[in-house]
Amino acid sequence: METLEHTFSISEAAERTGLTAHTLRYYERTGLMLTPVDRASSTHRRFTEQDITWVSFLTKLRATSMPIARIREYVELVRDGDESTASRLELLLRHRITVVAQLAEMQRSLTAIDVKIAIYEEKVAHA
Amino acid sequence: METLEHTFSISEAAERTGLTAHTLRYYERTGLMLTPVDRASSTHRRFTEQDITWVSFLTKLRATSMPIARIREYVELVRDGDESTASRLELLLRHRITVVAQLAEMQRSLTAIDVKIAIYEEKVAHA
DNA sequence: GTTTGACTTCGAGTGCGCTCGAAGTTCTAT
DNA sequence: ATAGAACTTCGAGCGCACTCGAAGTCAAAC
Repeated sequence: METLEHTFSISEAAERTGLTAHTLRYYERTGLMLTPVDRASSTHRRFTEQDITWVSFLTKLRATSMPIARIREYVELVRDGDESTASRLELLLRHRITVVAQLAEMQRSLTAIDVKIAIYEEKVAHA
Repeated sequence: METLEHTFSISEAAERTGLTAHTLRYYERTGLMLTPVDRASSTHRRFTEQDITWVSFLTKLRATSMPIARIREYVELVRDGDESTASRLELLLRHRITVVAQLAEMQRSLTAIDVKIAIYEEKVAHA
């Protein structure tokens, strides 16, 4: 049995993912999609729900500063199927460490900024 | 009364701030120092404790993705002295909002990545 | 006083991730 | 059938924040 699928034009996909159509084409051409996006009865792209879900996950990787090249490696592992599960896990665990570090650094920086803010607030209050 | 000050060469300053000498020169030339760095009895820079402290704060702003141009605005306000306190406070408060948003987005992204990790761990465990 | 290594300025180059524009094609609505 | 909007590919361009190299100057150690 086949799921009845709604597909999306590139502009609809852009809207749903928060990326631009330009960026979606760039991601495809730079090898970040699991498979080339379907071209239904025309040259125009049709994004499936799975495509959208995938791109959404890509944006999580990007939002945590994973470089495009690393994402490409990850994509290639996914294409390899089940045999690459352990490698994918390792890649994501490694990445996780950097994300936690980024969060910690940003949190520390925020604290330093908050100290300045408190000083300025004090000054302004006594002006 | 004057504080007896230890000063630092550019390579010492680099070591202390975690930046490269190249970057320190770049920051100075692009207008991010409060005043030009002293050149003691030569053309060579001598960084004071205050310089180091200042650069350290700059790195907090950079670590939270404040663009160089915005930092420059902030620096100019600091140079204006006390009359700019309110403006500086406002600038930092605005920035704070973006930092909190960044933290939230990164945290959400991490959660999504953790979901994948959990799936892979499950798979690997049952292999 | 000479060597060695750190420093100087300057402008150009790099890497990343988009971002854009041109020129042409296809879909949708009338 | 046709107008207009949305899409296509392609390669070039951009913005940001460094990063580097060349060519020369200076200083600390011997």
